Amino acid sequence: MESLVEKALVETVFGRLETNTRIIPCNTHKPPPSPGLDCCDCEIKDQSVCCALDPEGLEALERIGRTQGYPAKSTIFEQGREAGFVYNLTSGALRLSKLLPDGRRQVVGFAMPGDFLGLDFEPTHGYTADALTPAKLCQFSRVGFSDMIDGKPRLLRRLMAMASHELGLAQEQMVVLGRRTAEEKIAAFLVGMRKRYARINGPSVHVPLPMTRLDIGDYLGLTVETVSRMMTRMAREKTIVIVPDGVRLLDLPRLERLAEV
Amino acid sequence: MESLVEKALVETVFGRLETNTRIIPCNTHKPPPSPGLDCCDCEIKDQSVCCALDPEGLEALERIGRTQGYPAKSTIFEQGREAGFVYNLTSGALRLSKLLPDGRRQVVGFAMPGDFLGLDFEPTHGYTADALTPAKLCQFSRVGFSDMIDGKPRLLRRLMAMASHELGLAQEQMVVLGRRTAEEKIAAFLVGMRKRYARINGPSVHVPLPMTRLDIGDYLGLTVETVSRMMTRMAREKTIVIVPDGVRLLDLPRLERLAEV
DNA sequence: GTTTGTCGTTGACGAGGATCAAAAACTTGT
DNA sequence: ACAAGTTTTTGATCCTCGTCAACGACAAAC
Repeated sequence: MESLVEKALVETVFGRLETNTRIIPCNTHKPPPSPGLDCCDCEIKDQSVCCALDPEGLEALERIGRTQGYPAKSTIFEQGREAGFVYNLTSGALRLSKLLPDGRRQVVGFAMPGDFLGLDFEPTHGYTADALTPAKLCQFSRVGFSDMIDGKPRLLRRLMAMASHELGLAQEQMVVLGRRTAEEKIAAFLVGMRKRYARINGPSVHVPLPMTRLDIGDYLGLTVETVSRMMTRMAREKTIVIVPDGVRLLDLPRLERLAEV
Repeated sequence: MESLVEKALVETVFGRLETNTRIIPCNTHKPPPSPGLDCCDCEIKDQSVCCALDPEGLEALERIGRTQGYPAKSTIFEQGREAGFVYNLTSGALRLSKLLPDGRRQVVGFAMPGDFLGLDFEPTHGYTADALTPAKLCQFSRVGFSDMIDGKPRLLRRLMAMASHELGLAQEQMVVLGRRTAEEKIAAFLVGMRKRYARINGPSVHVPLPMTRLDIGDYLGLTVETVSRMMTRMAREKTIVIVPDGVRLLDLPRLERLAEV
């Protein structure tokens, strides 16, 4: 019954979309920590690393990994701590952030179902990962996963492609952080989030925002107040509508013009 | 004799360091385009992708690549154009930048000897690469290189490690762009440049800056004027000394405190 | 030498976003 | 339903950094 609560919460965050019921974690009914995996039934196996594997590969993966559920606001791992595992997010949303000694924070990204954590094969984590919603992750020991890579060149190429893609996104974000106004930053963020949900749920003007205004500010190099003001202004100008769990993009062309490459 | 001129310019940029003569391109005396490579003689073979290859691998690499010289201010490739090649920088320095439609620019990085360009295996280039100094690059056709990767898993792992490293740096830069003051940005930049030169020439308080103030501003999300003012102020406060081709870091501890993670 | 162009520096001024403060709206637990 | 905590919004004020303008230093071209 705990899983029912979680499912409800997940639906609150991702829900009200065309096909929200698609977002269902792998082993819904097993209590965490649930041993082993069931990759074949995984909802997002076609979108994540796993799609680079043949059936035997999937079996091998199942053997070295396990599914783990995390409640909202819990921490999956912390910046600076030893990185013993790599993860594959199957449901929910995460905040990835770096903290400065004086408390300033930079959110370096938000993870969505299908995203892989730990592409940086460094001994310690470069950022902290927190669950914004109840989340499910497939967890693999770093060494086991590393060994497996050696026997599966396709998997490595897939990881390489994902890392390259991430790098490209990071460079895009540099442009946003370095050379865009507050209004453009918000526009770029909303358009970007829409695009990410489109990959999972199909395109929609309804964009759920599981993170707080503070998180958005820390992602865009702005304060909460500026984020709030800009979004209120956009709502006043009928560019967006603010709804309980996110926004609806009314004037998408205008937003895309603002966010333009 | 053209190569002598180039060597002189290279020395101006990297020079006056402990062991500047180490920075000598592969095929110094052959006029560009020089056919083939001479990887075994390459100055930076231990720092770049190539170090993942055995002697036969190096030979294979030599066959599919060629060295190419570029004068200062020339463009190696342009954002948006088809990416037919990948490159390995063997000498000189490059500016990697993204241009917005309205002329605003974000420099996403500076390439130094040993750096690999084209880790993003996308069909078009995500940024423009310009030579800040006369530069030499090993150039490989994308398809040839891709084919070669399939036979050399160690090479792929090496590339993966480099991509991961780049991703980490990009995330660091996000913190700098999003959450740091002008003064801290300059400090982080100078300390970072020093660190990169240290890998090539060994540690030194003398940090050559082959890029203009405008380039630095576009890298840090600042204007030329702010960069100039901050550097002048740091010089007035005896934190740095501005020299013709760069800076000397007088109060490194102070700079590192400002740039602190 | 003069010219021309690029680059760096400096000053005056203004605007965009940060900061401070407080209220309103929403959650969560009891 | 009520209380406590969190998140969002709004207003007033401040300040860092961007903008505009001008000048000096330097290098290359003639």
